[in-house]
Amino acid sequence: MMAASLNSTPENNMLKLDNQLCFPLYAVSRMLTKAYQPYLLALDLTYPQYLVFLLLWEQESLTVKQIGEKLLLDSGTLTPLLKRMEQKQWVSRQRDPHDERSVVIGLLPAGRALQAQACQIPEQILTKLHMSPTEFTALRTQLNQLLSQLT
Amino acid sequence: MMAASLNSTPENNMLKLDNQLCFPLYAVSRMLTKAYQPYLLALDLTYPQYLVFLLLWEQESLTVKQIGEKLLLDSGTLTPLLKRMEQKQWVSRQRDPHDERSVVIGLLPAGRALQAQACQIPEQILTKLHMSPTEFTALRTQLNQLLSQLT
DNA sequence: CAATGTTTAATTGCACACAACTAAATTTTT
DNA sequence: AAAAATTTAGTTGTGTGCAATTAAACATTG
Repeated sequence: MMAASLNSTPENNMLKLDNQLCFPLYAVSRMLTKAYQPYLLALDLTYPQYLVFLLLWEQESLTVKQIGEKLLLDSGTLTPLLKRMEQKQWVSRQRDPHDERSVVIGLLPAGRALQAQACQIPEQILTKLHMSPTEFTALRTQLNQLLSQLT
Repeated sequence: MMAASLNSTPENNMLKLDNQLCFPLYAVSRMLTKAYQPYLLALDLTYPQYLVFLLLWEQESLTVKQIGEKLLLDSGTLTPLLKRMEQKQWVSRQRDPHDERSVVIGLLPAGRALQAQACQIPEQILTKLHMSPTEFTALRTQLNQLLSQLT
């Protein structure tokens, strides 16, 4: 009886903002990006550019395609973003001689130098979140599971 | 000894993409928006426009400021978005006679009619997530807590 | 090896996000 | 009430995101 009434009216609870999962995800994502802002601004970085650096600091050289696969971004987003990073002399962009279709993004000295300044950012963000390491890991795990469902 | 070494090297684990909370949040948020895409496209809606409707379907009339407070968006985002929704005859935009600074957004019949078509979207998304109601609620609660920390 | 199909970036166009600024209306203070 | 401060949208400019298209390079197939 009650189960049937869950969707019996157009104005059912499912459409209330407070009952959505999508909204807090959307909002937390943007607010967390904003929390990074002051630290990234000091390095003249945007948030997606910071994510590209997280990859390049682990592996100095990646193709646009590899970056796109890891960050789930396509060339329409990455090409202009990487061109801006190239203008700032942070990365190099050159065709792979073995496969001219690919563009290899390489970390330049100025880009490598940013790592030393960025390495304290995660801890400072973590402080803002007021989360225990347990909560942090649990939430990350849940989100990663959800991510694998959605990709 | 070990504790000190956690940050002793620039190439520490904190800067690895896999250890970040920010990336899965950012990625899940975008992928979830993409999951809504086919349903929203059928209604000629974008995702943020859908969020505005979630509010207006609960309360037929809201000022730009009230919408901004609930969705955590400013007028730079909302003004053009709401103008597009006005062009489609979904909402009205008019100055509040009692306070000419405010612009009241009102739900028009065409906008109200969309609710009937949208009311099945949440369930269909929920199916895609493969989450139990318990997991769903727990994640939503955690995200809402995080959101309150970040605002 | 020529034709076809696939892969990879780049380009184009649209819609957010958001910082910074402007301008009008309202409120508060003097 | 006049001046100053605040509130509220709108505007401008930059940087994503992403769908759709294009073009070049490579791979596959007959």
